[in-house]
Amino acid sequence: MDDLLSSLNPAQQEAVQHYEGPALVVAGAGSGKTRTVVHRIAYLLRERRVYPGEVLAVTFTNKAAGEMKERLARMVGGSASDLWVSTFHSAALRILRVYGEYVGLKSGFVVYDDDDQTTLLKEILKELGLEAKPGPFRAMLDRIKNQGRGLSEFLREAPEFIGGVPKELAGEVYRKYQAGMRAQGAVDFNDLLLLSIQLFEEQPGVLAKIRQRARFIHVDEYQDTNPVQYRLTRLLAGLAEGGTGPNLMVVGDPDQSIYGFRNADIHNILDFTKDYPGAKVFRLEENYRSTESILQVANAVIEKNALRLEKTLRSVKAGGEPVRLYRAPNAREEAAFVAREIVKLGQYGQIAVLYRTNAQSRLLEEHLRRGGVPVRLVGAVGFFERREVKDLLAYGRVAVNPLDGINLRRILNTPARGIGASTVGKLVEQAQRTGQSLFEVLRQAEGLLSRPQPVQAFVELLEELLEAAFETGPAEFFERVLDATGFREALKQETDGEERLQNIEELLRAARDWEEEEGGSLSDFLDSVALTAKAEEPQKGEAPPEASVTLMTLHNAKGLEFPTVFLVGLEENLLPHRNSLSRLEDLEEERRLFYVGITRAQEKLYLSYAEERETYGKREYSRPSRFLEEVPPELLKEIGAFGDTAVPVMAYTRPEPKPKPSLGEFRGGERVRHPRFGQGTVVAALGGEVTVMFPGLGLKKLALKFAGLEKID
DNA sequence: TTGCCAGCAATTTTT
DNA sequence: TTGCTGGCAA
Repeated sequence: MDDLLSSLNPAQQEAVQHYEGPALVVAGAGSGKTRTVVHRIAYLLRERRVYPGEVLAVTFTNKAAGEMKERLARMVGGSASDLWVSTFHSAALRILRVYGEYVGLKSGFVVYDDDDQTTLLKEILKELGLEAKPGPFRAMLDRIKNQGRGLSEFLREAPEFIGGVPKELAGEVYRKYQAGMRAQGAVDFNDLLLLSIQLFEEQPGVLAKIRQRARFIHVDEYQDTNPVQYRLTRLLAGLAEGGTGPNLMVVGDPDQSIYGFRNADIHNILDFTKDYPGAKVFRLEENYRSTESILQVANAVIEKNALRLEKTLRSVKAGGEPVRLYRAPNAREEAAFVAREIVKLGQYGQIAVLYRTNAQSRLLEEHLRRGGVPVRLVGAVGFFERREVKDLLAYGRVAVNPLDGINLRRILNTPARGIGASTVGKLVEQAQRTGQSLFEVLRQAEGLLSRPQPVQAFVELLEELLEAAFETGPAEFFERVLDATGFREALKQETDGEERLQNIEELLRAARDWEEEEGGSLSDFLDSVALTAKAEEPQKGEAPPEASVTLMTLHNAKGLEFPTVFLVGLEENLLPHRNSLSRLEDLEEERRLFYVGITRAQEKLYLSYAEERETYGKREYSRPSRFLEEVPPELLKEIGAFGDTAVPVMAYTRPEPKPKPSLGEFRGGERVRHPRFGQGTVVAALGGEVTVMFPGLGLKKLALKFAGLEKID
């Protein structure tokens, strides 16, 4: 069974063999973090005779959870299905679906996403006669709930005005929000965690039961936990028993903590050894991802931070091409440069362009498309967030939980059925006055409206759907909604009707797929959608994603890697962002963001900045990012506008002839260098594969994508 | 009830 | 610059 260890480096091996008690794995970027956790779990099962039903692994994203499950299945086979691998939020939801009544939840409760949350907030602001925008109040909600403190505690330290409203009144908004959520049988993402904590604190019996399913706990990306997740983890881990502390292994990298603005607290990981005395610390510092040149830049940048645990990434891939720096006269030229360079490189699927703010994507996309480069924009509007998809889903939410007033309002006149704003107003007002649910009021429309027919017809429709919700799976249910409401026909009338229709069909397909793979009720489907919202983005485009250049924010890039990375807009006020300049903690988070961007690159890294950029239609002059000055100049190679030649930067306008052959053009007879095997001669190149003769090693078939081959003359 | 236009604000956003 | 909201006219 030592195949569990033989493929690992010494530090990884030690972490994998850790048995009982708390442990912190400080896992640098590209150091084989997931691999280590997966092997550790396998090791527990095989060598320590731990039951799969006693292992919990928590991640932040569904993607990470999915990946871990998959790798575990490959590693330990069938018993993987007994392991509990999930996100914080789905774990909490699963618990609350079973024990929710202990904390006052009704059985059909729904999970509200950001959008629903904002709608409810707006409604409350209106009800209180406030003109304010919901934004600041959303932030207030998040702060109160993410920190897991009460309202009064928050108010004590809050500024006098929130969103232009005295803080006492803002507090009233919060109270109304909470009451509104409960009355509608709704919870938000934060509630999932907060109510789980409440459940555990009030019901020791339940906690004890859950703990049996979680005797060995792993928390991934621990640097991104907020105070609520911290407390939940602590509760699950329990107190030290008889010498050995809790069997809690947290994994993360303080240098990649970039969600402070979401109330993630880097101190959770920094202080782990104080919180859990006797914790063992394992450091994974060997980086398998990036070349030495790239890591040198990364290390130089991050060591300027004070809030960190000492750590230096060592590269396994020695050498590598120098990191290139390009200075553009303006943002347009920067985008043009990126596009030109990418066209030269080819292999679009291996390239990512990363930026600080979404607004930067536009110019880049424009120039790339103009150059005939297919583009994949990550993190635009998520599929489940499209209006028409949300509309259809709202029918499901209401059918499962008729108390859900927000979603009921959403579908009341969607598609239009003659229930206009004034009618809706009357109905909602009546509901507020009498304290009845909106659904209840709809049923009594006759006495309230002069022309109740449309509402009555709608109520009838709803009642049918309520029944359908019990009888059918999600796919069939949505079909019925579409048929009964004339949804498709209504969409066809709209401007983007065709596209929206396609999205509807996509939802049906997703529902059918889900029934096949997971199976379950409409309610289960809605749960899974609520917790996945952003993840799935069916790509229907000209080119498949693997042939497209990826464009995304630095935040979205965390956890990913690409052979070639362009990091653009490295300017003061952009990275670091203007709003993060005043506090040192914020500035360090910006630096980490830069660091995360750098460490995404495997082989080639381009940095760029523009001396002039239009912001909101106004021209602004910018200075290069202070982070660039932190990089020793000898680690960077400044390049001119036409690419990779040592042209003085000032000469960016001078046409530069000599195009460099792009990666991927290998021919027989050519001399190449491989990061591990050294020098060799190309024997054959076919598709994405090259066969190379290495003296002393023989013939090697290499995937171009991963090999990191370099031509030498 | 719908549709259009002026006015305004504008990081990042795993769940 | 864009994209959304609220107010008002048809």
